[in-house]
Amino acid sequence: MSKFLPVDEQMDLLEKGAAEIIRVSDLRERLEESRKTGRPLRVKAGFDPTAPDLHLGHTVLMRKLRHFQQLGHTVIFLIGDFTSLIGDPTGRNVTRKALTRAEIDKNAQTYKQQVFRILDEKATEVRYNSEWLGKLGYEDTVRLTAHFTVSQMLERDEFHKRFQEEQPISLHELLYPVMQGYDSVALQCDVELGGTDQKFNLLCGRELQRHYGQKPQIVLMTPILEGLEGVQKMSKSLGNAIGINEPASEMYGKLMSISDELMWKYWVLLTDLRTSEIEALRADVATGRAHPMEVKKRLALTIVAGFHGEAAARNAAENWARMFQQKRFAGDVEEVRLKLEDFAKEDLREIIERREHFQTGPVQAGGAFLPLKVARLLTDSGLTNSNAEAQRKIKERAVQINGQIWDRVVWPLDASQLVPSADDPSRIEATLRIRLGKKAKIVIIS
RNA sequence: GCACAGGUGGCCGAGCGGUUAAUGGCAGCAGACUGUAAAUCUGCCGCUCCUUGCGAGCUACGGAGGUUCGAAUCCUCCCCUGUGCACCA
Repeated sequence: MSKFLPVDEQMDLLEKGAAEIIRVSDLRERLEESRKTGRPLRVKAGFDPTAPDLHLGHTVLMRKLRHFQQLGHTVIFLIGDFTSLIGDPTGRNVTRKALTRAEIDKNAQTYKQQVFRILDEKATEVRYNSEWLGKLGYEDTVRLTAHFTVSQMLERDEFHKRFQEEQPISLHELLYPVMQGYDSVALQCDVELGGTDQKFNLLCGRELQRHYGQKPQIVLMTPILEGLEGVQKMSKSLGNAIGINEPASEMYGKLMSISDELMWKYWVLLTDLRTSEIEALRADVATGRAHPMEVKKRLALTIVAGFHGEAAARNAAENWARMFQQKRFAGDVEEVRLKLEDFAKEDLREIIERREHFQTGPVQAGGAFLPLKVARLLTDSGLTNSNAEAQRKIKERAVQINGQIWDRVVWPLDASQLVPSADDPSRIEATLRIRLGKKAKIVIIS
């Protein structure tokens, strides 16, 4: 009895959400072989330690790695510390600037921390490609590069385009695919994973392995995940990303904001639901038996739970429903503490000193309001970036204080709301719920 | 090194001596609409201040000077980017 699952079952999981596999038949074959011999496949994916902030787009690949891991194969998490001295030309129309050693180390560290939220750390082999690439001398490098021709390299889209457009291509950039390919040789990989944009690099591995008398690795490419707006690829710099370190409610809200159509791709690439189950859901929505929003809520819940746990995800879901569906305040809106004198309209020292006055008896109309500058309130609490912006929003009637639209410059704080602080009774404080559009804060002023 | 092109608000990109924080597009923010979103429509979209007014002031078109009543726009120098050339050219 093999320790591995039947090949059909393995394939079912591995093929889910894969954009392209070169080749499917080879993969089957090699899975058969591993099942017979009991030798797990060596599965590699390389990462440039350049982007320490991982988002869901990155996790597509990680999740696929985990699938291999779950099936009992060996996953090699390769940190391209050496290759990042060059910078991957993929998806770039300009030469990437090289990183310093210190930056690389720091990034690699952050990378690992985040990656092991998805991968099983104990079952992962972490390697650095400086281990072997750093040892290659000039002679080795020459021999290595001799396996490729210039026109092969220029076939590659990015290079081809840059060549056509008379954009510069640095010589060392041509080495990138070669080095990545050599990684596969050094690690004797059975499978390499990468995004579809990595196709060229991945295929170089096959080429080189042949030259070194190894069986060419199987290449499995994962699709590029579109970001929140559903058009461009998810990327932090485009501002359409969901970071894996984001708070639960943030994640949930962002997921709910994707289009109904994009939702299906997220289901496939970011959850463990079986393909058949996803198809069933899709059919239900198409026939009107399920509401797309409900299905999307389930998606958001599933994904958020994967990162923050079931309880936090449910909590985020409830808050989201309160906030957007009932247009009310969420339960755990961020609290901000501000100092009264920073934004009150006049010097309040004296008024504060007379606070006994406020605490006793009914407040007289007229004399018992503290005029607070609303614009400062918004900016200091972080709802707006500048007072000028805050003033505009006030005029646009976009600001709500304690649930009521407030379009005036000053908010009169009823002195009766200034009460002794719970933590420190010698201080007095007042609590305001301020809202600007989708964002809200609880502001405690004291 | 030489030649050419160019550096404008988050990005792209007009303007090329004079109503003006600077056309337009994208992004962003807010409002309406909706199951959230998208789409659409509307408004906003440098900063500060107040007596919140079609208010006042300040800062902006690579940098520094200069010419002018007045410059993003003209001149000088400098810095930066890109391409080409670098035997014949």
